[in-house]
Amino acid sequence: MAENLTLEDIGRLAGVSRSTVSRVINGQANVNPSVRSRVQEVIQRTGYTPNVVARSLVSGRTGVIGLVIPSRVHSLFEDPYFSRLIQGISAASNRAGNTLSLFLFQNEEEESALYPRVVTSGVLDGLILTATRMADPLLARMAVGEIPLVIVGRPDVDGISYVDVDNHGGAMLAAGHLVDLGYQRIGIVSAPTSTTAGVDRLNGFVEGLALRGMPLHPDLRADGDFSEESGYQAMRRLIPHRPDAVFAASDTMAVGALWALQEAGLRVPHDVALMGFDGLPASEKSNPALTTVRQPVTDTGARAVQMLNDLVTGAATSPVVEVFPVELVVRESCGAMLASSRPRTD
Amino acid sequence: MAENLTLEDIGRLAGVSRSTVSRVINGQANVNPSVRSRVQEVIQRTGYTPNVVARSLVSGRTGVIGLVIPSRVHSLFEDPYFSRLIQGISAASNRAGNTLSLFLFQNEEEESALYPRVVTSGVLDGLILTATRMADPLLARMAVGEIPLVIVGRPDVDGISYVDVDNHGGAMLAAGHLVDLGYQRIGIVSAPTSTTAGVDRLNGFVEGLALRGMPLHPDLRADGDFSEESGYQAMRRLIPHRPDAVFAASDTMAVGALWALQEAGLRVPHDVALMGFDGLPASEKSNPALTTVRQPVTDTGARAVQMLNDLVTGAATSPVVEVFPVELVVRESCGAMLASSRPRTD
DNA sequence: CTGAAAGCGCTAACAC
DNA sequence: GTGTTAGCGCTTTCAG
Repeated sequence: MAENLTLEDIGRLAGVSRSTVSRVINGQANVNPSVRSRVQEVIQRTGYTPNVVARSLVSGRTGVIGLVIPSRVHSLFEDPYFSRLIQGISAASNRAGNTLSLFLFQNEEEESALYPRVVTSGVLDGLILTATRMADPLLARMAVGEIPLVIVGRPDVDGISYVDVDNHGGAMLAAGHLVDLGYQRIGIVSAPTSTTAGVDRLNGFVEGLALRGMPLHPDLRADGDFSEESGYQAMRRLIPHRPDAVFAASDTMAVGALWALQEAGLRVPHDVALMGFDGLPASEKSNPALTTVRQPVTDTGARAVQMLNDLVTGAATSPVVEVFPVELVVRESCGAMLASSRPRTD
Repeated sequence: MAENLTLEDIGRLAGVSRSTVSRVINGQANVNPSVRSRVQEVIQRTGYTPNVVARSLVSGRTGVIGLVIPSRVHSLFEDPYFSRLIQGISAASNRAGNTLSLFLFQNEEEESALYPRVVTSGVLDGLILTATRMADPLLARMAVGEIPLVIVGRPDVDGISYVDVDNHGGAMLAAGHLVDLGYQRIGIVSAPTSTTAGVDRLNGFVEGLALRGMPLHPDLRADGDFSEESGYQAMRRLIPHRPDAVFAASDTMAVGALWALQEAGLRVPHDVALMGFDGLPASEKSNPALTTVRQPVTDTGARAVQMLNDLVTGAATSPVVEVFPVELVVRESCGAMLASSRPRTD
């Protein structure tokens, strides 16, 4: 189990040169079978593992990809969405043979102090950036760098590779579902318009409503920040305006909104219908179970890793974009399961 | 902003040798001030950053530390506790100039396939392991390796460095609080005894009760697995036995337990008192706000990073241990704020 | 104070 | 098929 063995050591032990050992390790063709197996035996016996650092120095690649989550998103990081995204990215990264480094920047200073070091140090083959803000300063900086970059979530500038889900279409779906169910006073707890996801979900929802001749009344829009607490507060602001259905732009906010409704003695879906977005486990376990729009979080993360590796190897070139479809998940919170009778028309 | 510059390039630009440039970069003494500033100017102007990989090859250190979270803890990962721990470790790691790599193992196969590569590849200076299980196979493997290792949470074997919080003492505090408040039928929603934290909190609680001549009745113990759902289920099992106070071994489980209580029409703290453990934000925002035992999650993570770096540099040697104190946080859920009258004696 | 030279462990021509 | 050689970009003796 001793470490610190080198190619040279293995060579000596197997009676061959270091090049031959290198060849068998890298599975190259031109090696005599008997020599190959002898070398493999020694490697096996000694537990030798190639020194990745030395290998990187010559190959110019490290196999390390960075996941950066910029500052001011700490409430976001507490959103289970992020846990799942990180899990998805981690799993894909493991599968692809990458090592994942995590860069959580707590504030602007840390961001500007650390970022250059991170990107120019040569340790990273590429970067995945998530939770981008509109006009993200980090993104501006990154775009000029020569390190391969993939964004999770649509960035607000062109020419960058990204993977996203169809937020716009999903929100339209939500609007359509609520209108089809006969609701009249439909509101939204929106996500911050400082994020593209927030913008896309809001616009999609408005468009979905408009398509059915039902403009969104300004009183029936309250903005949240993706946190449960903000969903609660936003719903409290909405309640006085007597919505009969509300679309929350994230499941986490929907859960907060549900509290507010319950606190006000309003039953879901009987008095007010409620929808979420994300399809997180929490939406299923809430009471009543939330109707929501499910997005493939894990797939998104996996695709980002794959896309990045393609960029790194040159299998793909600069801006490649993929948008995953989303899916309406009808559960109890909108009354779709109830008889066709509408609970309340106000 | 061009990259790929080498020490040699900078040397040429500044009219000195690469050794001299290396000296100024590493802040060594023997450099003529004028030469030093000339070199610094060139570095500034070109935006040169040393190639970390090359540097690592000679120094034998990479500055990368790994955080490994073993398999079967996915529900755990959804616990906000983990998000906070990761944030704490990340922040400390940034501060210390380390790069943090994340290893989330999804299952045993991934664990055994990836782990050897991770630890012997030479990329990691050291490892932080968290969410260890009793008789953790990963830990057994790690102990034999020569890579510096720090555990977050008490391991069930000796001779390993770790940082923990006083789970035992905290649970005793909880028991004492409940007894002092006059409760008679005190129960526990425990954490899995396959974890040392679960064991320590359970034992501490039992001991705290026993100390006051009040053994824990077997009917009043239900086991959870740290998830909200499990807290809910455990409490449902407890309710028929009519506890008048329940200590949940984590805030997340306490929130689940709260649902079960509410669903059963029991008021907290009027009908049943409820306590948590962790001091997560969720405990404060629940209704009623949870009395809990706060542990310094961020400090724990920071100390783990520092301890690991000490081990790596040799500033400390093998088993160093630190246990942080915890603190009782009295809020509304146990009725401590109410008049001295006891709500119900059954 | 500064430069030349060796070498970290590996890969990749290039010979034989 | 296999060994020899030359680096990858850096740090570090060792001379001067």
